[in-house]
Amino acid sequence: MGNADLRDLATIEEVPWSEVEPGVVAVDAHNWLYRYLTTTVRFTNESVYTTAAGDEVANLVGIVQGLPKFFEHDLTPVFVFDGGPSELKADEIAERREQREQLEDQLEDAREEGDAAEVARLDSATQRLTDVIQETSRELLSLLDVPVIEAPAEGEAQAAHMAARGDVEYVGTEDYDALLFGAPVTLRQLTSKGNPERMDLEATLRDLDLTREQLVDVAILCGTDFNDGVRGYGPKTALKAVREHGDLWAVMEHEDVVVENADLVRQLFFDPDVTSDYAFDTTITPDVDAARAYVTDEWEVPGDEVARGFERIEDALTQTGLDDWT
DNA sequence: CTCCGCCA
DNA sequence: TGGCGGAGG
Repeated sequence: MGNADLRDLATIEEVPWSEVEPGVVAVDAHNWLYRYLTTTVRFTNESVYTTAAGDEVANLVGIVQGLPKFFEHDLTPVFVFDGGPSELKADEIAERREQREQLEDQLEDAREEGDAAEVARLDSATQRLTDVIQETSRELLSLLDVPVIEAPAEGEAQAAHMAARGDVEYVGTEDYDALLFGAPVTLRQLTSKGNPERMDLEATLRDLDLTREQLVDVAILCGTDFNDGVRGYGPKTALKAVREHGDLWAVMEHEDVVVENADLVRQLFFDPDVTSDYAFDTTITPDVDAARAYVTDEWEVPGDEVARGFERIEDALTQTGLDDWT
């Protein structure tokens, strides 16, 4: 049930860094931070990221340790933060609220059943980053001169929109949704050890011989972050059904299948709340000293873990000269 | 093929 | 989160 099915459908290949650099990457901030939060919290001693006041600022550690990877490979990150639900019509707001409540309920069920994977999935779908995490992340990124964009709603959708317009080369996220949102190229594994993974929309559509509408319909049948899949429909069956009947509506009609809120879910992918009113400067001139002071002094995060990160940031930016191009 | 549970 | 084996359709 869910996103992993898209992995089987998408055309994904591991590529050397040299094939993607240089470039600008719209990073889904929520996804990225959330990932770092969970791994940092898991593998790092609590004392490292908990302040005397009790605030957990693992996000600062994550940012300092995660950013060098971008700079060392001539990738300029643009962090896209989620916005609140806005500019939605009243009935859409109601429907969204309903959907959100459904997600919360599912989350509760998953917790009771001890379904760890499901909890993690729903957790990231429902949980908003705390205010402290949002604010401190923005502040640190700002000190490091990393561009930040505020999405009207879903960060992932906004990032895909920016990529589709050609204002950035890539969307950076571990999720597969960006494909459905129309991002031409998504990069995964940007912060892990090995090579990145490149997920290509056009190649995917060509290889599957589908339109994007049909791809989204297939995904909806399998299940997405916004809807449960139809029982019995995995990637193969869903693909076959959409090929056979043309689109989701025809599948529902001919195969006696129901997708709740099908039109809303489809609309979330094709007409998401995004903006073209943004600007960013890819010339990155960080105030590393100020950033270091912010993390180690103001938030009193102990030095060793982050010191190396800052050194790498300094080295990468002075050696490769990210600011030589725009 | 899908789903589920188990394990790394 | 992802890969794998086994049950069941």
